[in-house]
Amino acid sequence: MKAGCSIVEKPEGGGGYQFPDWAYKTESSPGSRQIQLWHFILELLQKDEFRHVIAWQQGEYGEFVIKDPDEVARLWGRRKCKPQMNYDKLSRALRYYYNKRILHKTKGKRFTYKFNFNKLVMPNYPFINIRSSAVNLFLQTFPIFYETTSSPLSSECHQNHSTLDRVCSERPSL
DNA sequence: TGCGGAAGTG
DNA sequence: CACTTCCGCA
Repeated sequence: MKAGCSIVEKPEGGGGYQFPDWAYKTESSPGSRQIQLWHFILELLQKDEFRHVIAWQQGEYGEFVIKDPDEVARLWGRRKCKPQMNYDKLSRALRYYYNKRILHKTKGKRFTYKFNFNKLVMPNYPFINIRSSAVNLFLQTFPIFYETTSSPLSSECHQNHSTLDRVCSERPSL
């Protein structure tokens, strides 16, 4: 028996939302998709009960510290039904994000990584308009990202629609 | 601690 | 494709 290992996990409903729907699935392949590691990290980061396990680094926007690597690995392993998961393996997965430009390491600071959130939202979800719906909901949920997304993005996308279209339709090999 | 190659999985 | 597993190297 694999207790607590369902195939797809939607955040338990109730009062508040957890995360916009579009963040859980890739544009193609509707319905069920396995959770991505960066979704999971974001999910933990969002919840107060994991404050002592993983948390945002105040000061540097998008930067987070894994305070308890073993626990994060354990939780990740439980979610993916991979009981043998450990921080060594999890961190390898995080390192693959460097080339994908989703994350990078904050050198010198132990267990500290930083989201390249501006490079994350737009290439992955080009249908999102900066000024509307889903992304606004997202930015309300994670005001921390407003800083990182707005500045580098507006410098690229601010000018006119064609620029925006070009930048946002550029879909690197993600 | 952190890195990245290499092979393997579903 | 997004990891997982394993490992030698620094």
